[in-house]
Amino acid sequence: MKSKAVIDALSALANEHRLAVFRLLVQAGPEGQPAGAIAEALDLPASSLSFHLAHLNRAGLITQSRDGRSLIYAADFTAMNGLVGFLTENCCGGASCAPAVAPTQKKRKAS
Amino acid sequence: MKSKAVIDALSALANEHRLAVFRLLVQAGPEGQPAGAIAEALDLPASSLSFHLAHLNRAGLITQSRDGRSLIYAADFTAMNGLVGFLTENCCGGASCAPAVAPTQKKRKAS
DNA sequence: TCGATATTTCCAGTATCATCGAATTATTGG
DNA sequence: CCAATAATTCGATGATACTGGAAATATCGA
Repeated sequence: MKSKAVIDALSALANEHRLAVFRLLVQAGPEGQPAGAIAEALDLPASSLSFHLAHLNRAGLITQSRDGRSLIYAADFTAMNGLVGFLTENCCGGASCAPAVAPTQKKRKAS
Repeated sequence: MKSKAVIDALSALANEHRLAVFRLLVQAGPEGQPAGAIAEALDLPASSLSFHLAHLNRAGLITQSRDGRSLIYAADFTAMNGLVGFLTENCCGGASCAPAVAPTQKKRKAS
């Protein structure tokens, strides 16, 4: 996962409403939820929700598909996997966030 | 980790420069780096960097300590651990981002 | 085709974020 | 105490994000 994609994903999740939407979709599983149900569950005006859904979609965190009049949104678990993977590898010093104590030897910047 | 803290951490990392700073500090390990070294490594004006460091610090992702004239910043691995933990548990459907397929039964919101 | 439903796009107003030079604060050595 | 060094805070400016009602678009059922 590229740095730019990571930043897009992070900023997409870095919002109260979008984080709530995403969590809801994760709980909903691969089947997803129509926009209307999300709006009702989170008590958000349709236009505001649409803005947030578009944001999450642009960031690649959710997918959109149509079912009749409804647009179904679902969490993209692969993308989320990529994000968590990046954070673990690049921001936790590898492993599972182990403090990276006693590094075998200080990593020296090449030249 | 509370939702508010998660959002603070996510929005702190959702910026090109701050993500670079954080990664640098992760690589630097628990000993951290003085602000000046970071500014030089990332080629950022001192005042801009200071703004970003304050942001990361407010979010709890880095710690600050003084060593003479220098202010040493270091990644807070515990906080990062908490963030990744939250994302894994709440945004990946538990496990390690398994698609959470075939949920035993739909979780119903308690009244 | 028409009316109802589901959702998005448009738009304007407000708010928050990012930038960076200049001024300020903290610390050290002499 | 003073000059030098390290870093922060201030302040003004420009950019970007969020909000939500009204209008537009897509789809369905009859």
